[in-house]
Formats: sequence, structure tokens, C-alpha cells
Amino acid sequence: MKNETKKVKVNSLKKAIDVLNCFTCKPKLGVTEISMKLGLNKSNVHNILTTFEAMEYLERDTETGKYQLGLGIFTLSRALGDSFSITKVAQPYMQEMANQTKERVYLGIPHEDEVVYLEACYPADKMSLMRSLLGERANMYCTGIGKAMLAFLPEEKIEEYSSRPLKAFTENTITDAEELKKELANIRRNGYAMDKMEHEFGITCIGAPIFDKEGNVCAAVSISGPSLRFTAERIPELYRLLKESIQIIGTRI
Amino acid sequence: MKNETKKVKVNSLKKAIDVLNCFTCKPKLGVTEISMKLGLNKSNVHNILTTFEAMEYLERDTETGKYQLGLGIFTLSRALGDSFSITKVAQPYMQEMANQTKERVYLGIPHEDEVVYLEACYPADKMSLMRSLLGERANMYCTGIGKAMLAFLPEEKIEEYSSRPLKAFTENTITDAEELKKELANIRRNGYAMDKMEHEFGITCIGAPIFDKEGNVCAAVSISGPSLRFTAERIPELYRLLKESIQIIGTRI
DNA sequence: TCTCTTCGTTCCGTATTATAGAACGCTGTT
DNA sequence: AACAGCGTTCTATAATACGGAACGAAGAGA
Repeated sequence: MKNETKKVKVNSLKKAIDVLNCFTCKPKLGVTEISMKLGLNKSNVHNILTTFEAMEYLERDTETGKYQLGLGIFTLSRALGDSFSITKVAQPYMQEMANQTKERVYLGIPHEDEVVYLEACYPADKMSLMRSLLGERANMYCTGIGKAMLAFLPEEKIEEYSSRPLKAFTENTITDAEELKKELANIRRNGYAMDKMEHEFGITCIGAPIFDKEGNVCAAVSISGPSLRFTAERIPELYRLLKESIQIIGTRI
Repeated sequence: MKNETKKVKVNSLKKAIDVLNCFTCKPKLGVTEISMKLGLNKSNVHNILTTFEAMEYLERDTETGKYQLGLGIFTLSRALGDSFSITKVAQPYMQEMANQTKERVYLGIPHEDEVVYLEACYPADKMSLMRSLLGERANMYCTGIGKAMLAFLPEEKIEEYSSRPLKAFTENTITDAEELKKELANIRRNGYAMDKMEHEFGITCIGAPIFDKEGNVCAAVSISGPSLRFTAERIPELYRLLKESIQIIGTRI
């Protein structure tokens, strides 16, 4: 659980990857747009883009001339294969939960002390802007999905994690190490984690862990929405849904 | 339809991409393995791998220490979004066809004079080695899937395409421009293309095009298998299945 | 246990090359 | 007609990616 930033040995490659990563935010980009965003020289970016195009990682929109992700990325994504197969397995159950609860449902995995969101499902009515959170990171100590995973990590990791500064996002955020550890114990007892406006004011969320066949937490699912709708009497029902899903998902991976 | 190889402006980036592309063939690779495969210096490859790891495009297997594709690639693949959504739409219909016919079903798109395979479905019994063809390329003039697309391209492209040397793969391969053009006219009339051992001895295949809402060929689907099983009386049935599927898929994209 | 092999990793000098900056041509706009 | 914004090209130089050799660790085999 070391947080030391890994060393970049090839600077030109780092730049190129930065350029490529721009396309995760916006599907079509031009030379100038990227060079401004990254503060790089235009001709530099142009060289990088041209190379990516030659290697088919990028291709050009025949109409606008702008660059977009290409076949090479698609091929790579196929090669990812089953590394992130949880997503495929979990997706239908998540969609089902989203429809039933009319709330948002998220899937995340623990990665380097953080939660990385892999999948998001919205109730069927509004499919809009679904990609918002995908690929984004969040802290473990102040989100339902994060706490659900943190609670079931090996004890030494919990110990190390809670020993660092815990930044407050709202007045409900747990910032004390001892308090956090008690909370995690509670979560282990209950089987689920609640985030009552600890990360964002007005947003409540309930999360539960998924275990692999070795019994380690490999992911977590959460249902999230406006605190006003997450009344005390609704929680058992939400947990029941979550529990069903995570058990099935757990056995299927 | 020019075939000039696009110019690589940043050589170090090309190398890095070559390294990354290795992971499309084999999911887990070590430094030495890659350096031998590409004929590059070991320390060079090591620097590249380290950088990819720092940028999270690669991560390391905690047990073996080998490198594998990482979260960054996953994030990119999500950003691909609907660029290749045909795959998602087509997959269930393809699987259905594979199960019904007990043959292999492929989805491909036209790309720079070639067919690129995007999806492959095998009959449910044997899911083995399914990734074989994915991302691979093939010629348009000697495969069922390729001819199905070629036939419906704009006339000037057909003209240009047939004017070049057509390499023979088997004794059935069409190598004469005029003959090819006649064949394509037939395909347009029939609505489907046959490849009777034109690319590989003993393999027959039937392909049909998918059109987008502007009426352009954007993809094709083919059913492929041992020629011995593709008897004359079976073709109408196979075509019926194909036709149903491509029509539905076409309307859904 | 000791050797031998094989792997990933580190180091450093040099030759390669990625890069910045200015200039060009193009397109669409005011 | 002048302008603004875009992608592209060119070239010199400073920056750095790279090759080669050497190291430490881990595993195999005798």
C-alpha cells in the first residue's frame, strides 16, 4: 500500500499517454485543443497524434478532421478480456437494481488506496450522461462503496490506511482514525456500509462488498441517491437487494 | 483508398505501441520475452514498461511479476463508447446464429481496404480459443465477409480495388479483375456472398452486408465452417438466418 | 549446498531524436 | 479583402532515449 508515484522513465511516452488520455473526456479532439489543454507545443502534439494515427490508436473523423480513438484501442480492449470481467457479470444485476430502486448503482474496485468506478447504471428512464463517473477515483474512507471494501481488507492495510490524514469533505466526514476503525468494525458486522453525506452534501449511499473465491474483497457495489429518498425504513429493502446481487455476482467470477 | 503507410513521426512512441500491442497476443509478458520478440534492447523495453506501469496502462501480476494490461486501457476502452457499438448490438444475434447452425459466426468492418474482425461467436458447446481472429485482418476479395462489403462499396472504389494484383491463396481464389467485378455484381443481385475455399482450402463461408441509416455498408456478418458441411441445400437456410439478423442489426444502429 | 542459468533491474556516456518556434497554406468568417 | 483559427511543415539545438555491460535475486539441477 505504498503511495510513492512510480517512476516515469520515458518522458516522451508519458506525454503521448497524456495526449491519448484526453480522449477519455472528449471523444473528438483537434491538435490545438489538446496542445492548449496540456500546455504542450502544437507541433509536438501534432507529431504524437500523427504517430498514434499511423499505429491506428487514433483515426480521423472524415468530416471534421478531428482525431478520435481508433481500432488499435478496440483491439487492446478486447485483449483485456476477462481481467475486468466483473463488469460484464455485474452489469445486468446492477441495471435491475437501478430500475427497481430508481436510484443510481455503481460498481468499483479497490486500486492503490482508492476506489475506481468501473460501471454505473441509472434507472431505465434516464440513460443520460451515464459515463460521468466511469474511470474516476474516489477515497475509500468517505464513500459507501469505498468503506464497504476498506472494511474487509487485511488488518494491517486498514491500520496503515487509517493512520494517515483524513480530509473532511462535509461535516459528516469521518476524520478520526479511531472512529473510522469503529465504523469499519460495524460494517463488518452488518455486511454493508452507509455513507450519509460524508462525501457530498445531500447524497446518501449504501455499499456492499464482493468477494472472490479466495475470500478477498475484489469489488463493491453501491446504490446512491438523494438523502431525502434514503429513509431509515427503506434501507433494509435496499440492503436486501444489494445482498442478493453481490452473492450471485460473487459466485459467478 | 490510398495504401500509403502513414508516417510515424515519433519513433520512441512507435516502439512503445509495439510493446503494448504484444499484449493483444499474450496477456502476461516479461521484459526479456518482449525484448526478444521485438528485437529491442532489454533496458529499452524495461524503461517503456515501467513508464506504462506508472501511467497505469500496464500493471504487474503480483505473483509472477509479469506485466499485463491495466486500468488505463480499461478506461480508454470505456471511452470508445459507441464508436464500435455494432459489436454490442450484433453479438446476441451472432451467438444465436452460431448456436443454431453449429458453425462459427464473424462480424467485420471495412477498414483501409481490408476486413477487420470485431467479433467472433462459436456454437455454445465449444467456447474455446474464441479470440483467435479478433483484431486480425483479411483481404476483401477472397473472403465471404469481405466480398459482402466490397460489393456494396461505391463503384470507383470497386474499380480501384479490382485493378490491383489479386494474390491467389487457393486454386479457387479469384485473381482476375473482370471476374471479380462479375462476382461482385452477382453478390449485389443475391444479397449475399459465398467464399468457396477461396481463401483457405476446405473452408466455406457465406457473408452478408450491414447498412447504416445512410445506406452505406458499415459492416458484414459471415457464417463459416468446413466446406463438407456447407452443402448446396443448406445455403438457403443459412442465408435466411443471416438476412434476418443483418436486417435487425441494421435498424438498431 | 553450491553452481549455473535466467530473470528484472540499474548505471552511464553518447549518439539519436524529440522538441520549440516560426512560418506556411488552407478554410471559413466578418 | 482582411482576418482569425486551424493543421501542417521545416530546421537547429538542446534534451533524452538508447545500447551495452554489470548487478542482484530467484530458481533449477546436480
